[in-house]
Amino acid sequence: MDWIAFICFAPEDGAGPGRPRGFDRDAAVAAMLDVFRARGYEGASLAELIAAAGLSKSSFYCCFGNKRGALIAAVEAYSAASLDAAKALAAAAPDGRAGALAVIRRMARAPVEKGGCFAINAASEIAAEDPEIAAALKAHFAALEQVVAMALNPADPDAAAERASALTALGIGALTLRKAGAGDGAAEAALAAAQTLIDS
Amino acid sequence: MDWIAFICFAPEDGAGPGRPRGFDRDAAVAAMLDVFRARGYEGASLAELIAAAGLSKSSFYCCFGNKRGALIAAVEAYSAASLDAAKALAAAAPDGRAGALAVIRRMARAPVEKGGCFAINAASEIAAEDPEIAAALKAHFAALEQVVAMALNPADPDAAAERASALTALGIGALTLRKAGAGDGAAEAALAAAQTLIDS
DNA sequence: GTAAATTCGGACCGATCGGTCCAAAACCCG
DNA sequence: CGGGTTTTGGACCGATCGGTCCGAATTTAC
Repeated sequence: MDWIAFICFAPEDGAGPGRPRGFDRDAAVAAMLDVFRARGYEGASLAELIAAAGLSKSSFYCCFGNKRGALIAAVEAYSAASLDAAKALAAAAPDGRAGALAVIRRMARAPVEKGGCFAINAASEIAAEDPEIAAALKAHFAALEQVVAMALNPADPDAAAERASALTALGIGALTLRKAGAGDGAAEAALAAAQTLIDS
Repeated sequence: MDWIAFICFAPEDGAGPGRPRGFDRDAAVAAMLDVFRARGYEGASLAELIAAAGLSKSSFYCCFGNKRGALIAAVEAYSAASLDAAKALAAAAPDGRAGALAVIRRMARAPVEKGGCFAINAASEIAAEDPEIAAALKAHFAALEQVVAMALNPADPDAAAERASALTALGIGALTLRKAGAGDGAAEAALAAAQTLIDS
């Protein structure tokens, strides 16, 4: 099957002959990300995805190859946006400890009705069955821990790596408890514990 | 549709007229639980479920009504078994603090290749969209926190409720990080933090 | 204007989805 | 044995699944 090559073109966003695409790829990814986040990978149907993104089936397959391709694009977009937000949050805090707590708090308080944290959902649903997704998620959480560690100890972030891992785990757990329907008390208790760990 | 009532009978496991069922309901639920845990709710197909449970389609629908009914049975079975195991673990520990840590450690070290913790997976995938499942999971995690709190402070478990919530969140987060492919270091760091919180 | 290049809309595909239904099988009781 | 009662196997169902394909539309280059 070598003479049947890829037909669709998309890489260069600049000019060239041919009809220009009628949608913004980033916006489409963002819309599909919302669907994946709220309904899960298996739970999100092609029909939902392309309806939310506002593109036709042809454009979808031309741009992402298949459903999994769209998921990978969504994971990458989410990871980048989420890390940027975390860095901004840490930078805006009065000091490093407050910054670390703010990052964890934001994670723990992610809106449940929108699906919570997409990275957590993806890890829970598909990381065990898809090495490529798992690799992206592993990198995401490692980078997130790095942001926290850098906030805790800018001079020597490695020294704060363990605390950063624990804080990340606390944030993940707090959000999951909220998704499970536990009252906000459990999540707040986790955040209080995070403060304790930060001060230790 | 009132004259079309439920046809199948199943409640009484004792005797009575009619052909006896050729399978053990608890074993079937356990088998389907493994499928749900490893593949998720949407990802598990009827064919997989009944193949794993070794029952026919008729028996499945007779016994559980529909796919969601099987999921609910699986959640209940998992919750009961998991809580029993946690209580046994806490009781077998030399002291309460060690017992609490053992419970959290067991959660954090759940086998990823088998799907990790089914309660976490279910919370992540469907709790937000299914109030009945959410209620069961809420009760499950509340009971789990209760076990931990009781281990930490048998005389006044309510006084340890916040620490118990935080420890539970730590265990959930540690397992999720493992599912995301993070090295065991992150999970172990979370467990070390759990020890810190227990001693605080 | 025309040819080449690319995207878009939507019909179409086989497979699989969860679910229904019924006749045969297997049991209990008399 | 025979009538009543239940379960079981499997054929069958419409809907939906993810995915393919092609002609029309829209653009650039000449």
